[in-house]
Amino acid sequence: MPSDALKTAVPRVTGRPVTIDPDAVAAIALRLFAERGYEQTSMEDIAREAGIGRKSLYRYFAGKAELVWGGMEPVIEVSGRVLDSARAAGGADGGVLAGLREAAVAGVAVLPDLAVTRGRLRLIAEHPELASRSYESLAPQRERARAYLVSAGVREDVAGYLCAALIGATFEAWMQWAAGTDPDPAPYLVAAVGVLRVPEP
Amino acid sequence: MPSDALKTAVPRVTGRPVTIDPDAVAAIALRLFAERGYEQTSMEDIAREAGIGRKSLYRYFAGKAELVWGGMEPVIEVSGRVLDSARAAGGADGGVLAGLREAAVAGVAVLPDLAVTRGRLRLIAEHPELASRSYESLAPQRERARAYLVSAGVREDVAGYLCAALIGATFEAWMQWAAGTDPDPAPYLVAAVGVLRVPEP
DNA sequence: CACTTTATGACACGCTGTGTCATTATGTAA
DNA sequence: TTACATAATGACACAGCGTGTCATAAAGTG
Repeated sequence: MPSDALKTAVPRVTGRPVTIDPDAVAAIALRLFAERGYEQTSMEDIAREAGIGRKSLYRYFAGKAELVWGGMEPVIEVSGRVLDSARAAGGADGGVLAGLREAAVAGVAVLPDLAVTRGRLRLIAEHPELASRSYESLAPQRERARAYLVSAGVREDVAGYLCAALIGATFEAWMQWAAGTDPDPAPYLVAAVGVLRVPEP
Repeated sequence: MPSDALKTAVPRVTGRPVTIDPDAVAAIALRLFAERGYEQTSMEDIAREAGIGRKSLYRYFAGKAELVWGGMEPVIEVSGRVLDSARAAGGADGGVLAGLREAAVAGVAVLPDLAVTRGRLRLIAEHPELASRSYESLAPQRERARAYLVSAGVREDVAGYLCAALIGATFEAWMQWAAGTDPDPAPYLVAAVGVLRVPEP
């Protein structure tokens, strides 16, 4: 059963209650990654340190990368919801790019601890295997942005290019923020969206 | 020893000559992937079908994904060289975006067989594991584009956003071309670069 | 007390990617 | 012919990932 199904599950009234806290497990994993390195830390190491079984670990995380990328999911989720509501509202003020910019920045607010996020992103930056996963992890955002743009009248192929460029640029923005010490990622994201334009039809 | 070292090696005058043709091996791998599926084809299957040892296979290809992505290397290489020479020439006519556009299109010319490339890209599109690798595989192009932009006077952070967006958009262009039946990828690449802009400083 | 669900533990499996090692094949140059 | 250098094989081993099954225990509900 994927972790999504667990997270979005209706609160049960029957059965043994959940005892494993995925966030706590992920935090332990991040600590081990920082201490011993990502490749040098096996899934069994993490399970042992978290005091759970290896199978239980795979129950909440589809793979090793999920332990790192999972923490970014709220950002992606919120950012996507902003796009959806903007689509429902029938376009944003200041053009479609303003809508994309607003959505990208909106994701920042849901992060409980920016320091942890910075560590997460630095880990991603250091490991090509993790950085590559941005294409998969950000796929939902890409699709929602595409739907938003198409509904706003942007030609379909152009919408595809714009979304791909958007994802690439915003990911780079997060990377640049993580590499430095600035507290607020928002200016980076705004600047990233600034390299986009909607060509004349 | 990485395959790069083998490919760029000076022609030897001594020792046993090379008998394995990497291109032929990759072609066999692509055929097997098409027949049985990517995941369902093991490295041992490929080695057996190619009539070579598994170790020899790893000698020429760092991993399974390399068998698919390897064929795109000439495109990336040529595209990067165009950027380097444009940088040496001190900027291109029509602004930096024209330089990026020209470099992206230049890569198309070196492809010996567009039909094979289309098959390759479709395989990549179907498998997230392969599509994700675009971030790694196109990294050299990203870095060369960054150097080109910075030398052209673009602010460094903006250059980063532009390059990330460029890579994302051009990859999407290749994907869209591969999904259809148009013979020429160039218009797709031109349109992809069209969503970029260099913001005013 | 049933019933439901979580979690464990053990065991097995195929595959990737890495490594070592001895051995054979095939060329060039002295 | 001989010496040398390199390519390639085959065998064997290994850690790790991710998947799967199965029986069992724990901890709550009605």
